[in-house]
Amino acid sequence: MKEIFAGGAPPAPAALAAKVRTLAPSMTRSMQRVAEAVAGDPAGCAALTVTGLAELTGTSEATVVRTARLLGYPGYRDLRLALAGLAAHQQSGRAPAVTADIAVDDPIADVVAKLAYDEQQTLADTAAGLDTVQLGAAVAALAAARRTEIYGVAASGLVAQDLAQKLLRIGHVAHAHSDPHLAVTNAVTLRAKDVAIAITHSGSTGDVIEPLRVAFEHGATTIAVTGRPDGLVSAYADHILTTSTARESELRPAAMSSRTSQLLVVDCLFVGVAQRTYETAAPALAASYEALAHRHRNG
Amino acid sequence: MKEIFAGGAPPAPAALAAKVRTLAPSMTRSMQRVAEAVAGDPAGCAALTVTGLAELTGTSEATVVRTARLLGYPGYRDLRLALAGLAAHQQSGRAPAVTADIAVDDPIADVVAKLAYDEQQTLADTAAGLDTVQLGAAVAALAAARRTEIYGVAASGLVAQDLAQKLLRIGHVAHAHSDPHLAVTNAVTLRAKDVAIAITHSGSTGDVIEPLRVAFEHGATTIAVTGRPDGLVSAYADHILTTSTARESELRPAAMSSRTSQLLVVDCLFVGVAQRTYETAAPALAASYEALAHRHRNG
DNA sequence: GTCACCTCTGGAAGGTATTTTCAGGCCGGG
DNA sequence: CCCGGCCTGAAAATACCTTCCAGAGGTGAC
Repeated sequence: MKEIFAGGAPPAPAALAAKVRTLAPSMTRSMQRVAEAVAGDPAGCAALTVTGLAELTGTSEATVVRTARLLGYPGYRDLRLALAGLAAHQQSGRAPAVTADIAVDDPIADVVAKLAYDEQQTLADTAAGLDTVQLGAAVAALAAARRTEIYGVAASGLVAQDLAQKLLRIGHVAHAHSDPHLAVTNAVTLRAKDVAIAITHSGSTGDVIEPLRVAFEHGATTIAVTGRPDGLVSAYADHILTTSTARESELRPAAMSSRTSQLLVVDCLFVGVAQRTYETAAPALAASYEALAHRHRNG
Repeated sequence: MKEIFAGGAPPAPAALAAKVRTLAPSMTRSMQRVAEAVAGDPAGCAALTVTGLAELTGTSEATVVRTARLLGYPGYRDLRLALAGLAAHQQSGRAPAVTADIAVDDPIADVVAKLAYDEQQTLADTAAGLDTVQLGAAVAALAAARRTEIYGVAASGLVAQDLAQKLLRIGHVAHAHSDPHLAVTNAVTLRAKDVAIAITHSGSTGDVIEPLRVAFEHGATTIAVTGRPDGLVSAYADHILTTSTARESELRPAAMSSRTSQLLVVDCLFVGVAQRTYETAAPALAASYEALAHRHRNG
């Protein structure tokens, strides 16, 4: 019995097609049919059992196993695993054109992929563009603050609320305002040692700038979270945190990516404050979980 | 030779780690050990037989098979194939860069990097784990809806508001409710052709389940956006959209990544509806920009 | 505290897939 | 025409996967 060893190489990576071509001359006719099928449709063959592949190629199980051996695998089982890997690999190769804008007739799966990709991109941009010195200063101010007021309207208003919710959970006195009148009324009461945060993508939202200006003039420490650091809001901000500005399109309003960006900044502020006030933050967070437990029903 | 083709959803793509995290809470201890091993070292596990994996995890073959089933595969054999594919996949896209948890003494720059990475991961997991058929059905229901009511409390409440805001901007009648009493009162008024959406990470938030149940019983089409598709909320949902569940830590509450995940899902719903109602959505969106222009000051 | 019930779990039986064995057939050479 | 070697596939043997079942462990009710 002659054993043909296909080189001392380990099983085989993704270069299966090449290996098939190299070894084809040393194969018998039946084995060539099997090898051909395998190289031609890895994904399809990975779904077949040894019997199935034998039938497909008009050969026998024994031949399939022999072919697998010749290709360098211990048996068909391992060839099949490699085939599955190869299939996954070359599927990942054909990357969908996620860079394109979302079109009206895009299938829903593409919409998901494109949105996810864009938001990931926004996060990366934001992280890269965030000034850690400014962020550190903002965190320090927040951690030392007696109370914190956060101003934002529309989409930014939700970000403001998000931050307020989280700060409250670690025992930090914070409140979000969406009503411009109440916001100004509130800003008047601020003093030194208080912090005011304005969140506005455009940097020119009057309803948010106004309360920040008032807070600034009353001596509070002011922070602006904005996509336009050159905007009007910056005039009244001690610390400016820049969010990224992604391109928008008809079907994807700017609010979408600015929100993602703002939330990351706000999360950073939160975690930074939690770090600095860990002694009180950790128990407060635990207590808030505890307090809400009974509001969840167990099935 | 028996070939069994399951008519339902396709087994599962490369979103295995996400699926493990999503389903982990509904798993038994032994199954969790298996799932953990599988998610932690796909390549290694792909090389093991049922018996091998059972020994490695200190469980039995039966448990391994049960876990494979729970993850959506017909049996261990298919899980193993998927694992091989996943291994090949993540080898090509090298650098898994497992981020450490955020520590109390992490410098602020690390906090930014880790948070950004985690949220990106959450987005990828969510996109991979989202059932596009369910999503499509939900979009269709929304697009045809007379009006839409969205229920969510705390962090999920903000997501609910975000969706409502956006739908309103394209001329879709939508409203978000955070007050449980008002939500139930509101749900009572729903009929067929109306849509109710419940957003809850835990899937067991009574204050949100209750209005959805009422809406469901009054004949409205109901949608659940939840991280626990096996939760109580699903009992009253016509369509279930699963958000991803990321590990949380002391300094990084679950609310953070669940929010990111929920927002992506909600964005997909929005864009889907905008596509389907493009004729009215596009002008409405343009008009909303127009209407807000004067609220921005030019410097 | 005890009991009943339900769920989880692993051992072992049962089935399927893979591997090995082996005998028959094809083909070229004598 | 006969012989010998090699290829080939059927079937046995084995390994692997799946299913079934009974015991263990925990939980809630009384």
